[in-house]
Amino acid sequence: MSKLKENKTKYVILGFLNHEKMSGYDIKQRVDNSIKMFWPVRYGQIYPTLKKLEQDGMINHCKSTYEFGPERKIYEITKTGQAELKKWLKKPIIKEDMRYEILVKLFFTGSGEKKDIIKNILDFKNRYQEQLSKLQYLSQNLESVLGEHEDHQYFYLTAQFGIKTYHSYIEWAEQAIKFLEEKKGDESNG
Amino acid sequence: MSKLKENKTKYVILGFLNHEKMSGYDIKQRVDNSIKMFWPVRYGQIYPTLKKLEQDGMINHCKSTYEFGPERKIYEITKTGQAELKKWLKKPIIKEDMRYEILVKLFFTGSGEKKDIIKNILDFKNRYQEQLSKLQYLSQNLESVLGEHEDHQYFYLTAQFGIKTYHSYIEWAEQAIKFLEEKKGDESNG
DNA sequence: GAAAGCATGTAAACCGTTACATGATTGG
DNA sequence: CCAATCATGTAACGGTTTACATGCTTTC
Repeated sequence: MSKLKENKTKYVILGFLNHEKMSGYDIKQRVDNSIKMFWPVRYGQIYPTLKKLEQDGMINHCKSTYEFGPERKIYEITKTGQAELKKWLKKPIIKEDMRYEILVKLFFTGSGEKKDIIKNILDFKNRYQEQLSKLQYLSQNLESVLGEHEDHQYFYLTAQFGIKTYHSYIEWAEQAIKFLEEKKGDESNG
Repeated sequence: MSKLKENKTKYVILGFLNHEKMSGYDIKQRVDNSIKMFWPVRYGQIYPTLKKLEQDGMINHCKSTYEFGPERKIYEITKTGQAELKKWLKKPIIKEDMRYEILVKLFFTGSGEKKDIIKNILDFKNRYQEQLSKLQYLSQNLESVLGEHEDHQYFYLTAQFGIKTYHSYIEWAEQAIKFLEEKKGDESNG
């Protein structure tokens, strides 16, 4: 009778609200400035989840007291919500589910054309080179404030994860392209 | 008016059927022995997708002619299906969507306990060390048959991707644990 | 003859995306 | 005043997972 699929995005919301109360719009901004790369969240998910979290007594809301700007609902985490967040943080992760479309295409390239996968791998490499630059910049900034707050350590480590894996993506892409181009003449249909 | 979400698993099915005709059960076995790590597929997805692909004229089926064993439906790809597969292989990939639950937990560990995330990172590392061994074994086998068939090159490159990224996962995990344990005494609540 | 596995499939639930919709506010 | 942005939300859809269901076959 366990849940069919666990909503993990709700913990993202609880996580941000545990730091300070804010609106759904604010949460979206925070996500985009931090965990977006490994956990994107959209409005279409945030607002319904906020609604459900409130029904479940995890959060409460009140009207914004700001004089200016459109009205906002400011959400606040409850004791129940905090307990739920902490319970989740304690729980072991069974498995990550990763899906790499590029690898599926590569796997089936025998049914297609070599030049197309080379192009796709090149795009892949460029995409992650861009992401890597951003992460390296972020990482440097975090490094200089590491001692200021415990949280910075955790943010820093997530950035390190990205840097390391993106490096290996790029390295793989370069080697794969080289490998494919070397072998290009080997087939009759080259 | 474009599709809300593209079904990519159908290309997995078309991809396998383009090599040879087989049953839904066979496809599941193939997936588990090859692309499972970067594109898992379950029966609950295979059978309905086969049904839909047949309705769309991408594949046909006939009864198995084997004398023994339960009856099977043997599916065969059509010209339309082949064209569809090739069209997809030509198409550029816009973005991968990756979700790392472990990074979300790490990011919010300030609301939890350091020992819990360390445990989770350790599990993460062990998981990928196991996967890495399997991949290295597979990679060696593929290396020895690289010249035999063009396809082996592509399978080989997908394995290389796994080896590289899993290596970086493991390296990151080790460094992260070390980093967290070094800083353990820094906080008052250590 | 019972248990394990082969082989097929359906139904329900849920997550997440996309598109759509609204209205207020700020800046030019 | 018009456009952009702030801020909130809903509806529809589709992908995927899980659980359930069936019946046959092989093995012990």
